[in-house]
Amino acid sequence: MLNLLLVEDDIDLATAVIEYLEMESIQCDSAYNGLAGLNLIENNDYQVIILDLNLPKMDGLEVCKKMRDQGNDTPVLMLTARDSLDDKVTGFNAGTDDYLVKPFAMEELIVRVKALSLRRSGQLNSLNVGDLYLDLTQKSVKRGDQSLKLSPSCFKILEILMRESPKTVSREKIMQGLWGDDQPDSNSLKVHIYKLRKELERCQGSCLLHTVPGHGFAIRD
Amino acid sequence: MLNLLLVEDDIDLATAVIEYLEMESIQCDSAYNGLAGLNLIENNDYQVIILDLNLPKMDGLEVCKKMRDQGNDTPVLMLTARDSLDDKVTGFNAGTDDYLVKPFAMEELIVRVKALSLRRSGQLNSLNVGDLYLDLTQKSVKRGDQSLKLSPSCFKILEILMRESPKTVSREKIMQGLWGDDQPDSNSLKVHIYKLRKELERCQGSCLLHTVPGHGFAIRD
DNA sequence: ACGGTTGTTAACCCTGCGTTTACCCCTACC
DNA sequence: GGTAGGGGTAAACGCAGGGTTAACAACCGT
Repeated sequence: MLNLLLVEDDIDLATAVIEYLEMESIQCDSAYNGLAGLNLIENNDYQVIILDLNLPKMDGLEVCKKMRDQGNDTPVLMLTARDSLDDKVTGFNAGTDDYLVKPFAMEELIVRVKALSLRRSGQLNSLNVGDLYLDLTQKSVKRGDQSLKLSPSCFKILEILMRESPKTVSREKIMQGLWGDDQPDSNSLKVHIYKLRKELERCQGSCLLHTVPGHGFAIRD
Repeated sequence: MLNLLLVEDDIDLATAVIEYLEMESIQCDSAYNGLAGLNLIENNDYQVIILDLNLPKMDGLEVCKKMRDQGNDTPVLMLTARDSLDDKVTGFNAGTDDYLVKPFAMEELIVRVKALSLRRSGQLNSLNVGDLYLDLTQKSVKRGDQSLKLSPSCFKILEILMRESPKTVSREKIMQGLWGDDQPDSNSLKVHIYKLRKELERCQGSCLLHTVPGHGFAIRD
């Protein structure tokens, strides 16, 4: 059912993981260095890929980046011995979907792997409304096949609106999602909405982003 | 006030739950297998549905999935004997909104049921009278399939009237709902009613908005 | 250090909403 | 027939809310 790839150079760890995954009846290929892993990735279709960060030949980030550059959007779970936030950021930048710090509990790994596979197969990581597509893993947005360039805040706002679509979302809710509890006090939201709308309208078509006076905003046809 | 459905094959548990819910003055239908449950779901409008995971005829996940496929988005609380995270993940994928692991405390159940019903009232809620539909989540109003453009106040008034329909609502009550305690002193309400009525009549048909001299207003055929 | 990007703020415009005022109509009651 | 009151209609007007723009600060990678 679930078909995944594990790229890990620590043989003991690798065999332990494979064993455990098999108990959960998860089919599992494996490689012991980055290059071999990338090779397998290019020639197979996995539902989830587990990458160690430090690998011989080519490290995990490199592998991830390369496969993303090739248009492969299979969810990647990164294993890392180092705990620093620096790494996490770098990881997410390279297109990683989740990470796990060694040492970890096998149960934890299983849960995350399943979550990732669901995210992919379900539509949790790609929202769409009309001809608008938002990919949460790639952090990219497309209108038809034209891709939009959005700032992080605009992206976040769009994500919130699309998650709730076609509901109208109140200003308060959007602000809560954007800034949490300490919110800027001026019309920052207005400006972001304006920019978002402008970018949405750039590739002409229905505007999609509606304002419902007195209530909030909504994304719908 | 709260109207829910319990689908549970363990008769002892079911009666206990029903009894407890009734103490909380929660109206409760029940079924003892999945198929019967689904039938009730299709023919009634519940605010919350409690599903056991393991049911004769059709299991809880199946029931949930089927109703979702039919476009029913009533909140579902899943009861499960198994505690594994595996089930939880699967459950959420099928469209479950919450789960509870047996055995559970009745208080816990009540709390969750109430939370779910609240969540919904902020969710699907769409009122309708005749060919008039008001969507509380979208903040939109339709007559047939023509959509109406209403100012926030008119919308609010319509909402109040539709909630009480077909009862006649007094001026005082409407004003209370609109402005709370500090109300404008002139015939502002008259004007709003006028505008609301005009917009309702714009797409011809029965006016729906009736004035009951000396008493107030009402929405009905 | 620099340029580009992003987020925040302030200032401005303008539409349209809400309120008010005025006036009309109809009915009931004197 | 006159009058008062409840309700409907129309227009006037102030103002809030939303849209738009530009300036500036913070941040990032180079």
